[in-house]
Amino acid sequence: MFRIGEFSKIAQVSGRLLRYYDALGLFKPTRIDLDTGYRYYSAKQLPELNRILALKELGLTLDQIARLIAGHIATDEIRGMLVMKKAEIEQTLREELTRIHYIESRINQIDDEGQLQDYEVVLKSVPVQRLIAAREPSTTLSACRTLVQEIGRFLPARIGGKALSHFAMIFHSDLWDSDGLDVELGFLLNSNLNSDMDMELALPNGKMMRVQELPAVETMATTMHLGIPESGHRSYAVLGRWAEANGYHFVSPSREIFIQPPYSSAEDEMVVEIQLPVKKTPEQD
Amino acid sequence: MFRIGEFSKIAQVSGRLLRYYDALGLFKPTRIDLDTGYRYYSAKQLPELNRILALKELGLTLDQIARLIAGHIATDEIRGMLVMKKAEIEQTLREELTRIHYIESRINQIDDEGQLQDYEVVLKSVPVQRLIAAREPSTTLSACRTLVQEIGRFLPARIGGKALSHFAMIFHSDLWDSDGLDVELGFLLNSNLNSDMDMELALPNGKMMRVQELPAVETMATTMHLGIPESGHRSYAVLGRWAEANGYHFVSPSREIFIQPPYSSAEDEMVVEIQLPVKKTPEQD
DNA sequence: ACTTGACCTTGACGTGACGGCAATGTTGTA
DNA sequence: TACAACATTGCCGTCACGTCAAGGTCAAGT
Repeated sequence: MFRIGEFSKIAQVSGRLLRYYDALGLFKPTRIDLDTGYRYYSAKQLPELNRILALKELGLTLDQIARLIAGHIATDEIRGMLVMKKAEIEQTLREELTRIHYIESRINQIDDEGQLQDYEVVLKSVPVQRLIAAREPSTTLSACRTLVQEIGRFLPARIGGKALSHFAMIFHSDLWDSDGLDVELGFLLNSNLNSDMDMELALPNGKMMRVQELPAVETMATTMHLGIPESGHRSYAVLGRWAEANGYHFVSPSREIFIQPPYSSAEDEMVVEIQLPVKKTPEQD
Repeated sequence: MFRIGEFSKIAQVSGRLLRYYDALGLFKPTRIDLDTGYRYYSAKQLPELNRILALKELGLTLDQIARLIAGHIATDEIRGMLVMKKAEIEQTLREELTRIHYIESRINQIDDEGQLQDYEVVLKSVPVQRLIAAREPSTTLSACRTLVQEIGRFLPARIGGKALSHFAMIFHSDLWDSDGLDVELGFLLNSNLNSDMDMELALPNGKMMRVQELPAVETMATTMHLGIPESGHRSYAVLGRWAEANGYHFVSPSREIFIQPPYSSAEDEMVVEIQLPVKKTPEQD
């Protein structure tokens, strides 16, 4: 019989841990002196403790171990737990690998340029969304800007602000042709309204707006652009550098979500989220 | 200006997180209504929040981020932090790889044999230790057992129990020759005594015990053996199966540490830790 | 018998980054 | 004016312990 101190030295664990496991009912001393409360452990308990520590090492929680020890779990369930644990660890392993890549590119950036930047690029995934928009298969940027004003002022008055979320632009043209843009202009719809699936609506200038579904995108590289629209190219440049450094390439139509649109306040107060769908470039280390 | 709910939706974080960051002073709303306490956020703050989230993604703590944002940290320090983080992640990555191997072998064991076992094998590293022992270059197991009794009873009486730790056997013979064993028998010494470096001491039967240093071992596969010495081979078998399953092989002299020695209680109450130094077998997946 | 120092006890608080809940106050619309 | 939807602060819980703090116990030496 050892007192807790000596036993903890033999087992190479802390006394606190032994008391904690006792309190949890996970591993109890063979005898407790009723007068003093001293815990007395027997050397025969060492394998039991080691089993617990080994299971902990496997990544099981103390709660799982307790139920396992108590024998309330079939071997099939144990195997299930281990398989799950394995999948879990493999997942975090992949995540950590990308974290390392991420960190490496940051370190290189600091080395190259002496400071941090591009922190504004955020990867997100967006769900399916509904959109009411008019498509302009061949237009120019400046024409877009007047249309943004028109639609932005007309639609909320016409439909009521509650149904509408942010103003959005979808860029369908694959390459940038400054007077042959294929864009869609309109509003994202709040998802709580699931009626009027096929609504159409005419703008004052005669253009038709249709309700449609915007597909979900799994990985979207996004950045916030602040200020006048003319400086938008800088944000695109940031996204481009980021994609290059992190091994992504752009794939399908990009979007701009107007968090603070130019028709509701001054143009230099504008806030736009630029969203570029991306995919991992196949690695070639 | 958005209230916390809308802002949290735009930024895709919880309101709770925004309040938490406010409380930490990490990210504050642009305006707080003094009457109601309502927080008002501006869209212009989105890049700032994204920066914070990106840094969090890199694995920095909120505290580090706060100091980084406050600008109290030079770029060199940031690089240092990132390099450290990278090393840290690489470390846990390696650990998780071995965890996966470990789990895989467990899963295979369950498949093979329908139940869990070998949980009693524990990897540990042992430091340098001092030992007072007599070497028997050619002896048998039964001779050893009488010697254990002799030394175990004689030495504590002679030297005083305080200086002595556990009784130990060191097996120098590389292969198992049941009547040509090369073993060392004696006591581990408590490290608090650093005097008598070269003490020698004669046993009643004339054999000499010498104080010496037992080298440290980095990875030791250990298991607890309970009960009579005759069943010791089972514990060795357990260690062997474990080593095979986990890709280790045995290297230098093995040890047995008598936690509950046979001379202080009944032989079937004996508790011995068997320690086999191991190395990773070079992988060949 | 006393002291000393090492050991043990319970209990409470802290960790990191929030999630969840409760009690209460505010806003905007019908 | 009523009501739903929003907001606030504050507190507890997470997970596996580490770290005190205040006090009780034990063995050895004086």
